[in-house]
Amino acid sequence: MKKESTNWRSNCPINFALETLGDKWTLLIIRDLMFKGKTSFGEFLQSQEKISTNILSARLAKLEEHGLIGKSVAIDKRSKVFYSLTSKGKDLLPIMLEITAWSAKHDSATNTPKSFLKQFAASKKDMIAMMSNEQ
Amino acid sequence: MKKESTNWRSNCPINFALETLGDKWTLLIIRDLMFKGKTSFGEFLQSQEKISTNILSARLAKLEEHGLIGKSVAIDKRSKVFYSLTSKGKDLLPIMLEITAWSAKHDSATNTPKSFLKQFAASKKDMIAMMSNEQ
DNA sequence: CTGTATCCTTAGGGATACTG
DNA sequence: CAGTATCCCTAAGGATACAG
Repeated sequence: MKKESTNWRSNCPINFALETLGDKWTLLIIRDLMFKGKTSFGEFLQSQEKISTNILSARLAKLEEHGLIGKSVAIDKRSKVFYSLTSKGKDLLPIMLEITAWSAKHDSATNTPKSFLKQFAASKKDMIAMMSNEQ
Repeated sequence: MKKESTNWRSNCPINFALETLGDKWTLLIIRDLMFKGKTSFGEFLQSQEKISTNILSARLAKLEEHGLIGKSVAIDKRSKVFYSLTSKGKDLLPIMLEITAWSAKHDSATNTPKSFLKQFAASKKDMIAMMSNEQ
């Protein structure tokens, strides 16, 4: 409803991303959708970091408002709601992979499979090919 | 002094990065250091987003504590302090570039040069080569 | 110029009860 | 199951004065 596009602190692309993703919870929801196969409110609640229902609710609403996720209701199963990444949300994949690689390199406690780093270069090549195609 | 390493909410690499970078200001300081050539307290203060002195002070301390930036004092010039990225901080470059690319793609108001996206694929290739070398 | 200190306000977040 | 609604507390943040 209210759509003043100039609520931002600046036009910097880093700041733009921060306005949407710059908090302690949003990226964890993206992670759950992107890598953990989670799609429902209840599944998000069960993640290790223990988000509370009101915060989760607010983050999901904001993500939907920003067009990163979509919402759908299954009519067959009783009132089951499914969340999914939009293409805009899926476009966060390279960011998520880079973050994972950075953390794996600099945090010994991080439980990232060794195989990830090996496969990462290959993944990057795929991403480049993908981006080159749509350009 | 206090170094309990288990203050984290989880061992997830995404969460690890969030613990350090997951707020509205930290990445902007990284940006200023990485892309804007800023090195001093006063220069950070002048950025568009208008961080206040106490917050900037706290973020710089946290970044130094986490080993992302270093601090040095010039003895010739009177009490001028210079901040710089450590190698751990510089390793954030791929993340910063991906964030910039994502924002440029999804935010029309973002003032990212068109040339950036063209050069981005080339940059990615350089990064891959770099990472392959150290593996 | 580089911060600290202080005051005050707001936003974020935990816990939990409750509703369609 | 998927949220809303409350209560309450703490952290984050803005403004600004001031100190080394």
